[in-house]
Amino acid sequence: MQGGSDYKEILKKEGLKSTKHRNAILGIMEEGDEPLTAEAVFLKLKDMNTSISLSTVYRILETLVSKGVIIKSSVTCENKAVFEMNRMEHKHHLVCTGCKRMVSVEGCPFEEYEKKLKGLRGFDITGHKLEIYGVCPDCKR
Amino acid sequence: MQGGSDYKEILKKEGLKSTKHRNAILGIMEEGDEPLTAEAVFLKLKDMNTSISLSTVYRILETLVSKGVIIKSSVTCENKAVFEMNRMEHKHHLVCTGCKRMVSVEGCPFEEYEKKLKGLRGFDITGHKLEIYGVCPDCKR
DNA sequence: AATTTAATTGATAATTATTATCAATTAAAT
DNA sequence: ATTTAATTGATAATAATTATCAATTAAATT
Ligand SMILES: [Mn+2]
Ligand SMILES: [Mn+2]
Ligand SMILES: [Zn+2]
Ligand SMILES: [Zn+2]
Repeated sequence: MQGGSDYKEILKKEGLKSTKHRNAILGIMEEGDEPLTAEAVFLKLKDMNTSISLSTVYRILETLVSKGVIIKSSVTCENKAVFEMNRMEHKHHLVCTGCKRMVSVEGCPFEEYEKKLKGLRGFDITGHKLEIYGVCPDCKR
Repeated sequence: MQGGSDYKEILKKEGLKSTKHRNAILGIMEEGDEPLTAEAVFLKLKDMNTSISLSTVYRILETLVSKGVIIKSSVTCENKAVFEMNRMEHKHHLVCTGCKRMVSVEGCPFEEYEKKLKGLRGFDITGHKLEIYGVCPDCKR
């Protein structure tokens, strides 16, 4: 983590103090392409010899979610939330039913349908989430 | 709950004993059109003056899920699972972001896309789940 | 109908992810 | 350097779900 506070601008823009931990977490989130659990982030920090409390990891992630910098999501049948950098692109998730690994996929087949849904059952539609399930190459042996 | 054991056949087919509680729970699931939490099922049983332990409700629901009689699902941002009768139809859920009420919608806009996904990133695609978010009529005030 | 046996149940403890609390620390403004 | 409010760590609390185990009961057998 040479550099130390590469995210000072982002944090300042959101009215958050620039701290070692926030910068480290943003670094981890930025480089990773797979969504991570809070615990996974915690363990990565440990590997980097960064001492931090798990509750602080949760707190920082939740703070960044509330600012829209990070996206929180969860998969059916899993009881932990995952976090990833908000790259401002509409995306969905492909989940391995074996190891629960989750990868992001671009694209959405849903645009026309969502228009058809306008007013479905009196709801105002505001968004959607698509999870695609499968078996990853590793789990196929 | 006149009748008492209307689901004896289903239960026998699955190798499960026909008990008052299992029949009562299947009755609740059959008549309801909205997915229910374990606790909601528990409370409905209380209303019917049926004494049961919450852990038994969880156990029975989970047993019926393992037999494919009931479907368990959960919504992102909610931390409780919901259960509904498996009516063997491909469906999705429409969730109110206000009150978290969940209604089922038929239809799927996803068929062509799923074919395109065959082999996506080396995964074997086995299924998908679509959640549609919106604001229900009640929550619109 | 009585007996046997394995499944089911209730009560409760344990688990797990997440959130709340609060005193101590620290970033940033002055 | 001082002040002040935000952040942090350690820990307790919460909430949904799961595990445990003795007591009960459905169904098979006699
Ligand atoms: Mn989409
Ligand atoms: Mn579908
Ligand atoms: Zn896998
Ligand atoms: Zn609503």
